[in-house]
Amino acid sequence: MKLKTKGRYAVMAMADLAIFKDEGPISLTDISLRQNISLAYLEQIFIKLKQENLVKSVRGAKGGYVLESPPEEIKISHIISAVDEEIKTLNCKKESKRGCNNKSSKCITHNLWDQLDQHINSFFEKIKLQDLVKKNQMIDK
Amino acid sequence: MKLKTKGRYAVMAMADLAIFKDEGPISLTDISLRQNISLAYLEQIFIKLKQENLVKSVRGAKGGYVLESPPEEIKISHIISAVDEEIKTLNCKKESKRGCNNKSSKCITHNLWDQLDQHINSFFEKIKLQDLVKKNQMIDK
DNA sequence: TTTAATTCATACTGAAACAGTAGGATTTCT
DNA sequence: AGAAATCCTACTGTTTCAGTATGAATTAAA
Ligand code: FES
Ligand code: FES
Repeated sequence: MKLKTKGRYAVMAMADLAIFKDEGPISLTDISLRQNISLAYLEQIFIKLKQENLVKSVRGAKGGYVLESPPEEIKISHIISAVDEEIKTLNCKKESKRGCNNKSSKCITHNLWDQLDQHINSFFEKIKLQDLVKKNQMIDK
Repeated sequence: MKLKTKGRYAVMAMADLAIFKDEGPISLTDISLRQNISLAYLEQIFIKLKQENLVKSVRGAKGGYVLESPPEEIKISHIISAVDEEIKTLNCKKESKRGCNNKSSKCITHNLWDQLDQHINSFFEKIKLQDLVKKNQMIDK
């Protein structure tokens, strides 16, 4: 069970944006350098963040990205789901032959994974971007 | 973020073992048929479960596996960690150039993933094999 | 004593997913 | 005009996953 880089980077980048939110649009080049993430990869991530209205873009020179909402209103769950697809602990949905759906009823462990899913999502749900920034405000920069 | 089949199958198989625990050693063939999991794959999984003293094996014909402890004493966390390696949400340990370890200090999101890790583990920690069996005792067989 | 059923052990493999790269087009500030 | 940025999409090497495959060792039963 592991986290993918897209989710990890997205949260990092959003946190970076939150820290520098008073300095106008932040370019991905800046974020790339500060957080040590590939620029081209960040571009892909930000397209998704933009689609979810988490950030606003400013094109052209001196452009960049700005948070759409204040950091205290942005849930981590929103960021993760925007780029990292989803938490997949259940197996039964996709007609897999193995393990599940063998008897057209739910497998022994279905409820367990379902609860796990909720447990993880509730974690991301209750943490806001602001919660990350506070702790790192004085460390970074 | 997704669960791997090894962890999923291991919990399934252990639950199966718990359900039929009064019928002597249960063969992997039985589990394979009941839970619809590849036999050869189950064999690999059970070697690990055995190493962790979660099950005991009986070799030869009429052999099979038996739980080492009563279902109410077996934590899901133990099963998962026995086969599924670990929950990997942190990235900083392994000298990766990208994202973490850029400043020889922890990245902005380190604490978040660390907490997530604990959150997930505590979930597996508090659920016992018996909790799964109860709910499915009458459904299966 | 032979056969069948089982665990044990290890090596191999096809397919998919991941984590990026690459290359260019478009927009806008200076 | 030129530089700095976002935008867009296709491609790709590597690793991981999920299983196969093969054979040996052990033991109950016929
Ligand atoms: S996880 Fe839903 S049926 Fe197995
Ligand atoms: S997760 Fe530990 S430094 Fe980034």
